[in-house]
Amino acid sequence: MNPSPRKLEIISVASTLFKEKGYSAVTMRDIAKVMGIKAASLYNHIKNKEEILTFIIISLAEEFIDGLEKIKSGNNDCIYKLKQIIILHVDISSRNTNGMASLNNDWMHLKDQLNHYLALRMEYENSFRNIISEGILKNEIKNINPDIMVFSILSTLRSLYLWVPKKDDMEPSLLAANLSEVLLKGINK
Amino acid sequence: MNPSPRKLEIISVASTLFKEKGYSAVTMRDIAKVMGIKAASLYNHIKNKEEILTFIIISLAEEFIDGLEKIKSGNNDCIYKLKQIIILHVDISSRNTNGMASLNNDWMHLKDQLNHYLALRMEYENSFRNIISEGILKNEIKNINPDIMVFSILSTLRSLYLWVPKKDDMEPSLLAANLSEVLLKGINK
DNA sequence: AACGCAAACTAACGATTGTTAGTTAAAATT
DNA sequence: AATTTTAACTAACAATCGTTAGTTTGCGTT
Repeated sequence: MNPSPRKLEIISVASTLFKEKGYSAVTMRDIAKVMGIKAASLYNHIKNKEEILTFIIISLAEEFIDGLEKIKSGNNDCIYKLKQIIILHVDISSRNTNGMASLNNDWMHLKDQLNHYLALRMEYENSFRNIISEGILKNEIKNINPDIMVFSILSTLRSLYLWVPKKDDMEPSLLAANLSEVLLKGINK
Repeated sequence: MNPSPRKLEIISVASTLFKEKGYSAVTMRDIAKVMGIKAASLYNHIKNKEEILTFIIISLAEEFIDGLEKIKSGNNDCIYKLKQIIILHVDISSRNTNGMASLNNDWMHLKDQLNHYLALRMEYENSFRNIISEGILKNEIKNINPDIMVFSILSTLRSLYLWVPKKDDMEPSLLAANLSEVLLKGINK
């Protein structure tokens, strides 16, 4: 039973508002007004407000997990894998600039699925760190604290949703290429 | 007329809660409960909820502006200036991990001071970009789209508040040094 | 001892919140 | 044509929101 088109429409509208003001500051009446209907009518399509947030966050989180799984399974060197991760983030973030705001900022308002989300996030970060650590062992990556490298790269990638809409003239592939250069080789000449 | 100790206490408690759940999800009763008093009593010390948020955000924003101003005025090369900016962020973020959450995520809930905040942010980002652009001209920095470099570095620095508390065993100066290495010269060996 | 004040309190306000119940009108299915 | 389903509606609910008014308490100063 996948979501009806109307339900997806509500989720899309909600995502936009959640990005603007955050989940807690957006009311069901706000969402309804943009949809052109009354707040009570939303409940013909969704269970409650929380379900909207859960759908946005969990589906994105799973998309990241699936993408990273494919990258890990490929038999490539670590630098190549990191470039693929960058492409993954640019791709998902470009297609979901609104939803990414909730994933980054509103996950703590999950209830039923909070632990599931936290588990997925930990799994993702661990896999990321493993790729870095393997790169250090194989002498592809500098021998610096891997946590700092994970944090640094991931912080940039997680902020893409804020930045992509301001540069919508830029090809995702070009953005990913430039980001790879900056993140992997630095800016110093 | 600077804030009384009790007022600063309220602001500190509020910052902690704002980081956990975001400004909109925190009620005056939440703040009061942690303070061990009733919500109405808060109003002996503060004008309203908005004033708390405004204080947190504007004082931090001005601290960044002041810090950057000093860095700009120094007669140093661009790479050195960037290293100083990294130190500035590590320093402020380490001393204000809670407040930085509001600065990053709750600025849109400002009212009176929203335009002031936006002006400060634009000023900061422009100065940052100018340093990068000057570095490109002087051949100290690679000739890549400066916006991408600003975005990449600033995203990492803006996320420090999330990461510093998890690594409170690490000296700020060591963290800044490692970050400089990663952000300026990359991770690729 | 009397006073002034800071900082807490109780009680309540109007507004807004997410949500439910019951109804209606149109569209889809039989 | 009759019936079921979908998706909107109005009305209202209990709960909670930020905030105000008026009161009480205890401490420092006169």
